[in-house]
Order: sequence, then C-alpha cells, then structure tokens
Amino acid sequence: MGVKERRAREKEQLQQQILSAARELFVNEGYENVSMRKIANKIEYSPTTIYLYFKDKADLLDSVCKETLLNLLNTLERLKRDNTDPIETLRKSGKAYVEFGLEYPQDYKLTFVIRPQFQKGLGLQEGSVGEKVFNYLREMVSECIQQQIFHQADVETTGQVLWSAVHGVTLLLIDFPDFPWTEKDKLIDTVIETTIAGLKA
Amino acid sequence: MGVKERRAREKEQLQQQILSAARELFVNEGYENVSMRKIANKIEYSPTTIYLYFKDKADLLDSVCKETLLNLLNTLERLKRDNTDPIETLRKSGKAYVEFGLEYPQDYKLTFVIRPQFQKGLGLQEGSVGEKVFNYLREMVSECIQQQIFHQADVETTGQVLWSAVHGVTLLLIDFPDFPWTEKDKLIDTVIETTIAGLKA
DNA sequence: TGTTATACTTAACATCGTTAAGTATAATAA
DNA sequence: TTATTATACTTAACGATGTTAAGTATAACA
Repeated sequence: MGVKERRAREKEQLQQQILSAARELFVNEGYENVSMRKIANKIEYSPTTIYLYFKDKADLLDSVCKETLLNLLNTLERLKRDNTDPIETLRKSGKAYVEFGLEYPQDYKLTFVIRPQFQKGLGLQEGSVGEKVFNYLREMVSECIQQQIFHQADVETTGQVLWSAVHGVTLLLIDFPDFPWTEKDKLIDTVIETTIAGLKA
Repeated sequence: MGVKERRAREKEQLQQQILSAARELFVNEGYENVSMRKIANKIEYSPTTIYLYFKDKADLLDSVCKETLLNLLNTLERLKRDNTDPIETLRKSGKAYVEFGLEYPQDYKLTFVIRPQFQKGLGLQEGSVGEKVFNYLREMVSECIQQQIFHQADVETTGQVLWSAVHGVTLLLIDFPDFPWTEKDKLIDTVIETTIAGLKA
C-alpha cells in the first residue's frame, strides 16, 4: 500500500520544483516580468500544471515569500542562540534583517509593501510568519530594557522605532539602487547605531 | 495669429485631463489595475490618443508622481521660510513629510515604492523633483552640522539616516493600519526624536 | 482485462500595452 | 471659394499575459 505515499511524495517534489523555479525567476527578473509560461518552460511542464499546485500567481509568490520569511526567522533565532549580550544581538539582528531584504528584494516588497495593500492586515496577522518576526523583535527589545540599556521603558514603541529604521533603509536601498548612497554597509550600520544611540539617550 | 496659441492651449488642457484621470484611477484602484483603455474611457477618447501625449504607461505614472512631489516640496519649503532654528525646522519637516505620506498614502506609495519598481533609477536623478526634495534635506542637515548640533559631520550619511527613519515609519503606518501601533503622533515624534538624539550623541 | 481516478496538456478567452495605418477635420494657400 | 496640407484622433491589429474548460494519456485498481 505504498503507492499513495509514493504519489504524494512525487506531487510534493513537483510542487517544490515549481516553487524553486518561481523563486529563481522572481528574484532574478522581478515578479512582474515573470510569466506563468516562463516558469512552466523552466520546469518543462505546461503552464496549466502550475495551477494544479497553486491557486494563482499571487499564491505562488505568497508561498515563495513564506519560505524566505521562515529563513529570515531561522537566521535571526540562530543569532539569538549564539549571543548573550542583548544589545549586540539587536545590532546583528538589525543588520541581518536589512541584508535579508536586500538579498530577496521581491519577497521583501511583496510581504511588507505590496501584499498589505491588497490584503489588508494579512501581512502580520496572528500566527503569520511576519508576526513571529515582530515578536522576535519584541523579545530582544524587552531584554535590552530589562538590562536598563534603553532609557525608554515602552517595549512596543521602542520596537516600532527600530523597525521603522531598518524597514526604511531596506526599502530605500532596494528602490533607488542608483542613488549615490553612502557605502551600503556603512549606511546600514549608521542607521542601526544612530537608532540605538537615540534610544539610549 | 492666435491660432497656434489656442491649439497649444487645447493640447495642454487635454494633457492635464489625461493626467487627472490617471491620478484618480491610479490612486483609487492601484497602478497595476488601471489599463490604458480604462483611462481612455474616463476621458472619452480612444486609448491610443494617450500615446500622443505620453510615451507609455510608465511615463504617465512618472508625470503623476512628479506633480505629487512638487506638492510635497512646496509644503516643505513653506516650513523653511517660517523657521530660523535649524533643528526645529528639521523636526517639523520630518513630521510634515510623514503627515504628507499619511494624507496621500496612494500618491506616496506610487512615488516612492511603485514607480521605482517600474522605472529603475529614474526616481532621484539629476534635476528631478525627487532630487530637489533630497536637496532640501541636505540643506537642513548641513545647517545643523554647521551649528555643531550633530556629532557626525557627514551630510550625506546623516541625511540618508533621517530619510530612512521617516520613510520607514510612513510606510509601516500606511501598509499595516491594523497593527497595534503606538498612538500615531507619539510614534512619529518618537521616531524623529530618537533619530535626532542618536545623531547628536 | 476492463474501469476509474489521477496527472497533465491543448486550446481558448478576455485583457493587457503598444504600434502602424487610416480618416476626418481644421488651417492654410490658391 | 476651393484645393492642399498639416494636425488630431481612431480603427484594427500584434504579441503576450493570467486563467479556465475541456480533453487525453497513463497509472492504479477491481
């Protein structure tokens, strides 16, 4: 009776194959410039096959995003495990957050900019990966406040200020690649340092 | 010999009519969901007529955004005229920037998020209104540095850090209206205060 | 060996941005 | 006033898009 299991395995493999092809194309060519036919070509199936595995193109991007956000969450939580100093963890987390956005700009923009526009409140609703990421930020900030590193005691506001800073610099770097930015790493570091310094003051 | 002038006037009127229709549709339905045919319908001309006035759909978006940016620039420059204290002007400008974004969220997103996606690098090039807005920021930061208010002497980096902060909080407030934010004005003020404090430190 | 469910494909639809060719009409010249 | 020319706009079409309905092989089962 292993037939059903094998079939299920094969389906899952193809689903993953579609997902991988879509990710690669989305990242390299941009969501709008990737057609279902292009994805189908890449995996050597007919375009309609994709619809047996994903509701539509947006669902496909949704799935790609969820995967990458899980990666981000993993990266962040690994950081927390390896570090004991909360302020240092916060620093590294901020950097990792921005770098994630720059590595997967399409995913980042869909999740944090495009999708909320059409599906209001769906980006950070309960149980979503996005919410888990913000919860991670809450925990870190909370530790910093407990150790009296930050002057202000409001976890929520402090977290939101930090998030604004990293979100802002991430999107600016993504959206205006030709602007004469300060060297990328220096800018990111300065944004994070400035915000932390401001919270300490 | 007023014929030519009248003709030119009529052409300009139609151009403005197209622009207005496009803005209204873009803002209400989103750039991607608005077709050239839909715009044409609204002004009761054939779709191809639009191409006699604008190179393509992206050019149309470009023009809409330029208008929006000019509005923002006007708001900011009025602020500078009324104020002498540079740090106070900076504070108020930051607040005005965010409030502009929240008052015209669709325009803001079109200009700073959607357009760069379709017209790479065209948002802040030389002579553009976007560049003028950033130049305004440069001047203000420059004055603050001259008066030795900010510790760091790098005008560019300092400006970019400030921009990241206000851009970030603006977009977060627009895109996640259902998130349990700290009270709006308090959050905006805290973001600006924190960043300025960090730059002073 | 015949039946049925599964996995995939073919063909088509409506719509998109955009271009080339064509047509009225207004302005000019005779 | 009439013929010519320039201007403003439209019609028709192209290739490509996301997506759906209908059809076809093939594998699994009775």
